Amino acid sequence: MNSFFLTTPIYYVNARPHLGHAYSTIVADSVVRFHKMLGDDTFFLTGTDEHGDKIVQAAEKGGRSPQKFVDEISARFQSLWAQLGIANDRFIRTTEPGHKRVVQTFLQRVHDAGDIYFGAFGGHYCYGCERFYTEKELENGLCPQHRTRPEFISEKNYFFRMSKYLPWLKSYVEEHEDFIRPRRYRAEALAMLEAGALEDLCISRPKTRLQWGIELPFDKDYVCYVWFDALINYISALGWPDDQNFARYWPGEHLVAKDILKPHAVFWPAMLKSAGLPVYGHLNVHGYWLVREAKMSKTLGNIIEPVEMSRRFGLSAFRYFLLREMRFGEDARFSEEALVKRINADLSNDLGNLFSRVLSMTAKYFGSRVPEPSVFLQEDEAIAELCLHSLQNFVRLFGGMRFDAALESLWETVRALNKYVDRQTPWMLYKQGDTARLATVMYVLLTAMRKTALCLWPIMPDASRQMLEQLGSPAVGNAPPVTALGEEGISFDGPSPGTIVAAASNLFPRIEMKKDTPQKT
RNA sequence: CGCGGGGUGGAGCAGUUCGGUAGCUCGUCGGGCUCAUAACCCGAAGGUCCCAGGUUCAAAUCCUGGCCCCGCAACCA
Repeated sequence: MNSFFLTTPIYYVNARPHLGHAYSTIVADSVVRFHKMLGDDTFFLTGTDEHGDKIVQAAEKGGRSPQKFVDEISARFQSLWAQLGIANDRFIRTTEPGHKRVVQTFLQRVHDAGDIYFGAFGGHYCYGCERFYTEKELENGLCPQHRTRPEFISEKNYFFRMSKYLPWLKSYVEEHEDFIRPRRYRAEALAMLEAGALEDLCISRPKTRLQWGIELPFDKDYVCYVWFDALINYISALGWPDDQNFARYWPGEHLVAKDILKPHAVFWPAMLKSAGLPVYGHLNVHGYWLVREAKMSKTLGNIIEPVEMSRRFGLSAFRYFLLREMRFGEDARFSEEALVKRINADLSNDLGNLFSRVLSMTAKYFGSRVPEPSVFLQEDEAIAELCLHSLQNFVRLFGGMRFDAALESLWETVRALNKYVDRQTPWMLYKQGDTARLATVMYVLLTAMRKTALCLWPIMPDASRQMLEQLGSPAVGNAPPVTALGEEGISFDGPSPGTIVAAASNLFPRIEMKKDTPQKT
């Protein structure tokens, strides 16, 4: 049995969750579910990143203690995932005592390896922003935010000897084609390493400036830099170094958005190497959802609330849209109009209507029992072959993070089934009393529909379960409906004749678009 | 010359690795069917594949130059 460990980023809790967080987590959930259907031993991790300057600031703004503040926001994330059908195995918070201990163990190990040194660091510090700026970032020597002159502060800090591992990392990335994927981000990462301009990483903050962090094990006057702390969650959640889960699931894969490529593609592998641990298997990087041609931002007022979307349009439909519409890795545009279009075209018209028409015919012609098929004609063989072929493609593409193409492949079958119905004209066969032929046609349809419903479970667990139930093979609880999806693409085996199926179906009701206000004449 | 990505019928995209009839979804128009969620099926119109050169029997695809758009630029998750 293969093990499969996947993580989302741990989300920084300085603000409420939005569509971007939802996308990352829904993709991860779907991928893990997919691996469950392949029979893998899976572990799915998500959580929240709760240390650092910004948290303290945000907490103060809300008139709360940092701890109270992070408790609130973290809880908000956890409740969001429950509402979006996310089945994570573990939710980690970087403020957990267990995580803190692991970070300290890790730091000590890197320190013992001689990869941490104490050095001076100077920079332009803006008190308004509470951060350092580099020469380049300043505009005419002024803070770009506050238009004030920053103060040059020099302080002593601890540095991680990251530069030592960069040549190794560069050749590792070069030798492992899909270590970072899709390709464009691999190129981006190589460019970062190419430059040779990456310096050692400052991993400490003096407590005089910041207390909200994990204390360095070798100097209690400093806390750990948030990224160094945060990245370690991926192994602290597995109980490294002692817990058997680490041996069982590491190395795993990470899923992140393109904005945090550098920490994951550069810092983290270097950290792992320094600590003497194997690097992760893959870094999967996705793009942004743009809303009205722009990045989501509070100032633009174009934040999309995932819960509202799933409540209005249905969780399954919402999840389907996110995976189908975005080409993994690229940016995509989000709009309600596009969402409604997808729901109506793909889910209502193609898939939902297929279920509706086939089940109602099965009710009318065979009393809602799966009929015993007769001889397959050439057109039946053709559709069976197409179905198996598209299922195989689905598995291949989905496994390679090509969700849009995987679903498109599946829809080739869905559309072909609608054509098949029109071409075979079951209603004519019924009138002509050709029961044997009619039975075969309906059997072919029900079989192909079941295969399709199975494939959809990772993306739309609820809808998939509903479809399977209507087809007379209800799934048990939250378990995947099959655990050997690959084998489903080998033979065109259907439900046993006699199985009772639903008499009607209305899986995805059409959504009527609001018409523009009609012009009064 | 900081780095990376992109510019394909009205809209959104695939195709570019390894040149060879320009494909898909939506939209529009015409037709068909009646099992179905005003759905489904068939057909049609619509493209200088950013521009200019070059290589080639042949270029959306390779090469050179240019224009435009987007993201990232080093203690910002």
